[in-house]
Amino acid sequence: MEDGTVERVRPRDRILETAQDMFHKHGIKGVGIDAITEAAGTNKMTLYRHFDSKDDLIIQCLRATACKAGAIWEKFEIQHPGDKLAQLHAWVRMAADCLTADGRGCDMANAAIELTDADHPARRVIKELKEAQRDRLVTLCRDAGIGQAELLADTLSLLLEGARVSVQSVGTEGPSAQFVRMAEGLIVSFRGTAAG
Amino acid sequence: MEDGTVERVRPRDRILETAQDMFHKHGIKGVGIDAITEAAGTNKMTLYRHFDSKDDLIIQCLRATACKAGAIWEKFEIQHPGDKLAQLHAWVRMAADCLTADGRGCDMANAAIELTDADHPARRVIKELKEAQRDRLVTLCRDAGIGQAELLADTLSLLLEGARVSVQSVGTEGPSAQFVRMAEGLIVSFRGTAAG
DNA sequence: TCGTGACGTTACAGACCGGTAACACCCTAG
DNA sequence: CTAGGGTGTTACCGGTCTGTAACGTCACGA
Repeated sequence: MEDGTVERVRPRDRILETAQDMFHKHGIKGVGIDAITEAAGTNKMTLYRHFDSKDDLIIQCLRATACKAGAIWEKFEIQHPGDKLAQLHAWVRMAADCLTADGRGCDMANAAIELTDADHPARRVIKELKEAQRDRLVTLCRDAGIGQAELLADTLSLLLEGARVSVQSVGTEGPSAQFVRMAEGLIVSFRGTAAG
Repeated sequence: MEDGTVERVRPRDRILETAQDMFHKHGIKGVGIDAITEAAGTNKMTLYRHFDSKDDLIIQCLRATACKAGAIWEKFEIQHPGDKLAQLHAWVRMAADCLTADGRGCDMANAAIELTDADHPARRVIKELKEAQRDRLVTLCRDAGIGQAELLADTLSLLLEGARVSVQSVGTEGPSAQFVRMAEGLIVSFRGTAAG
């Protein structure tokens, strides 16, 4: 009877989940520790027993969010096993869904903009996670038989990044509305010049 | 003798200039009124005699920055009078210079990310100014004889927007390093399908 | 039963924030 | 000379922020 019982979610996990959500919605500097603990149904002391500081909490949130995003890639492989080109198109569809789902962009990009101090500890993590994302997209493009895989991956990355920012400036009816057409057009264009 | 004399820069203009610079460098929420007034060589009371609130100051800063950016377009027309295609390439070069110049992106996009409240008065202004920028680029593309002018303009917009964000996440050596190649390739590609 | 560790509560420190009141100053126009 | 507007100075208000101290409480395991 040790497992399968109630086993409520531990305060640390509730804090992490709540903080991710609130940082995402209201920005890092727009959310205070008190608001997070209250929304998580706990208190400030418990938070500071699990996280060294707000900066530490920010970093753990970014890592957790990136981990969730990483799970999506496994879903692509499951949905289209072996078919890398189909996975690339699935990536485009997923990206488009992200654009219309909520008006807030990428947590890491948003954090990079908010945390202007070049020495902020979260900046290392942001760069590291963003580079990992880029590597994954480059690998997918290469495995899909794209000739200039790096260039296509970088172009798609910038398009998505820009679209997620554009949504926050002018809404979903702005330039980002054409994201799928742009991305699909690029893939077609790059496949035309593919070597394999 | 009423003009041509010394006529020091008025406090209001010094505040506006200083606030633009500090908001750009440290973000809106990262700069307080006291810091601005001190850097501008004045004081808080004078600031509040010229601006209703910090939000008002933010809006005036965004308008002033957009006004400066608008002056660049006139420079394009002067440098390449009548040659719209050359002006479009000049736009690409200008954009690339912005990327490498300073690691902080577009003030309006950054503000949109920082000011998460949907009702914030600055959001109206951001949207309005961003749409004006878009219209100008669309017009330039159309006048340059591009067939799908809107699509090219939107694609270039998203690419630049994304590049300016990417610089803040992973630096100038990341995906944004390929911006010029992407943009030029797109222009060539769209000219291939042009009607005129 | 006892003790240990995780968690909750209250209070507080120290700093910063946006914004205002009251008053002194100085330049200039009339 | 004088009046007035723009400016500077000081002090202050109420609120919020991160982070800490001290103390209770409760469950669980030996």
